[in-house]
Amino acid sequence: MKGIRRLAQELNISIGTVSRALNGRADVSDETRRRVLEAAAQMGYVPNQAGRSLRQGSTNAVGFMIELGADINGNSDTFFMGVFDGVQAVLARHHLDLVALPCPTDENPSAYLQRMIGRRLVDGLIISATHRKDARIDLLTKARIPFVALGRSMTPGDYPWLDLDFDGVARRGVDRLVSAGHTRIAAAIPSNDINLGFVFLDGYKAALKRHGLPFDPSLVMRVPSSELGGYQLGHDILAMKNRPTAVILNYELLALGLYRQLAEAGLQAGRDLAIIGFRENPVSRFMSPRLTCFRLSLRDLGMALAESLLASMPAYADAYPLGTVQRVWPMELIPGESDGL
Amino acid sequence: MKGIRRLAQELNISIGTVSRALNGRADVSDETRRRVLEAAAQMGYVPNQAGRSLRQGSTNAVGFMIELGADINGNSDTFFMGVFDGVQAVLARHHLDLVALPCPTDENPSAYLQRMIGRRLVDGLIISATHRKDARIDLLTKARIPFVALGRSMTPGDYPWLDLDFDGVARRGVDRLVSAGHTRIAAAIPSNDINLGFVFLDGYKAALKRHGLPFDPSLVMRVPSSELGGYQLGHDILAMKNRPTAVILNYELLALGLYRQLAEAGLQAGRDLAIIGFRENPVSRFMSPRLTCFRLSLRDLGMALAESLLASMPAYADAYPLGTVQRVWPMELIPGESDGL
DNA sequence: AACGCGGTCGTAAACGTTTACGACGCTACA
DNA sequence: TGTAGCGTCGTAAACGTTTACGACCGCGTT
Repeated sequence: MKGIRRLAQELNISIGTVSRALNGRADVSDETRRRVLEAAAQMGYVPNQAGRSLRQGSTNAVGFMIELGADINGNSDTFFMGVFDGVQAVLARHHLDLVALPCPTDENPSAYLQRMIGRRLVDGLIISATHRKDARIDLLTKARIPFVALGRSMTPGDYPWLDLDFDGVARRGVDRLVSAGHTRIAAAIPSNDINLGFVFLDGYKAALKRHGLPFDPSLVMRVPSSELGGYQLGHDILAMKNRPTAVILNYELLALGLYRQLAEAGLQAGRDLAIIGFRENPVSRFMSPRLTCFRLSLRDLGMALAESLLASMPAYADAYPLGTVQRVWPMELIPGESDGL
Repeated sequence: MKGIRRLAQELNISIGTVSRALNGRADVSDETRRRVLEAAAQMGYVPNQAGRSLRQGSTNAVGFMIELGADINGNSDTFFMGVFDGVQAVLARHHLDLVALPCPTDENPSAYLQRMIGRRLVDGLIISATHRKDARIDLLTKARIPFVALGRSMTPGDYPWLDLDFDGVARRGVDRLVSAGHTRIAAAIPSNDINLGFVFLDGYKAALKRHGLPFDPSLVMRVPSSELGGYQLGHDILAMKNRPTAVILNYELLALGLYRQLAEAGLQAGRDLAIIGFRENPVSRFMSPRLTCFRLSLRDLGMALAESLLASMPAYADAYPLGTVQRVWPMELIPGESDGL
């Protein structure tokens, strides 16, 4: 005898009553519920997830799909650890668990997602690293799986998303540099079709226009989102005949490679090239000179993601009357020395 | 009509035959199998995981438990992304999926693990950040869940584990520094009870003894495993009246904070303090001066982890006749400039 | 002709839950 | 006293698979 049956036998009551007691239903006496909970704790009973999933068609878990391979991410990985923590803080309120689903580098993200959907491993999904056109969004809407995207996209439809304020970051970066007298400001853009690059570029262009500065395509530097990409960025900048005097970045670890490239050339951030980095992180905090960059609370972002997801899950939506959230997440500028201000 | 039943109805055969055809059993004609597979692909049929789990008591998935909170990890997070990729490469051979299980910072790891075990979400587990005495090991052995630990531990029993060569890293670090004439060599040790610290310390002590150098407890610096810990380490070293001339690290991001502390004091790694870092990673590769540290292939490590796990899972053990693996993973020294050699 | 056997397939039970439904006892009220 | 209503509980079906078991057919052998 196993599972709930054993528990019921031990207490001399029916399995139905045990189940109701455990699930907090009303039609069970306080005394019985007390006995059941006590016995369950004492015997270390945990409901078999396969059984409940099969019966009620839900898994009590949500997934967070991440893509392996840093140059695809657009985010370093300390990033996800922080976000996970926030997501779980919200999920815990509903006894939901979080499973991270790492898509292998050699597998197509859509195919991977489809497999996971088929497995019915989770009731809802958070997807990240949204591409300009992202087939996963169509997949999820078609399969009617609740989801929220971390990163907006050009794929049409009114699905929920949260995105970092790439537009605002570019705008404020340009503002700050222009106010310091810079007129030739370069922008680093990811070399793949991740959507954030387009948003960032648009913000950059708009800011230039507002300041009456010309847009020079040669100042848009396409590099992979990685430390190596930053190194390459430095190389490219130094090789230009008409060098920019400043650069704004859109991936948090670019600054690291850029710093090294400058160091090898005997140059220094802030003095020889003004740099405005992207996200403040443990690494950036210990770079020298200190990087000017933008701060956000990963935990809060994670919580917001979870809340948006729950808002689109029928079983939890009433607790989160948010509608389908489409929100730009603000970031706070943290002045450093790398921009020479 | 849903699932396998719909498929069976469509083909005018019984659900039993459909199941057997899909699972590659022998007692089904080639013709029937062809028709089933074709129809399944055409109708986009994917078996319901809850159903199979319930029936056959297994989930066709393995878990990788990670702990959020960088100062607990003992590993930065680029670390796990790389390892995941290797793990999945092996798992894919058996149609097994990998789910990452992030333990929230505010939850006890053992309690979290117990919940996950109870959920029967996975058939096997990889646990990381093994502590000196790790209750999870007892939990898993008692529950008879196949697992492998990334990191050895002092918990008795002959469970499988893989561990980085902290002993060898300490030993070779000391060797190298002694050969350069250093006699006062400090060692950074994590401030929590993660087991790798003890292994590292033992290797450090043994190496000193072999070189006839005295062991000075004041040279054992306890700092959190984080960039900030490295910063604090630098502070502590600079504040000593009888400073060490060299230091060996045991966490990959310590060097970053240490570099910054030195820079603020107008000092430089390699010239004013010899530093031997731990794991080569994208960040270390772009530090200046270049960090002397140790290289390992995360992918290979992940593959070895997966193979050890499969070797301890009855259903797959015959394909991996390894016994219970207990293995130290070698690391290759990559010379840089930070040790002044 | 009787029999055995291998190949192929259908039947039905089982996995561990949840939950609709009905039964039962009790109180309160007409 | 009859009955309505409520609180509590047991019964059994259902979720979608897998698989043991047996049935059936066709063939070859004795």
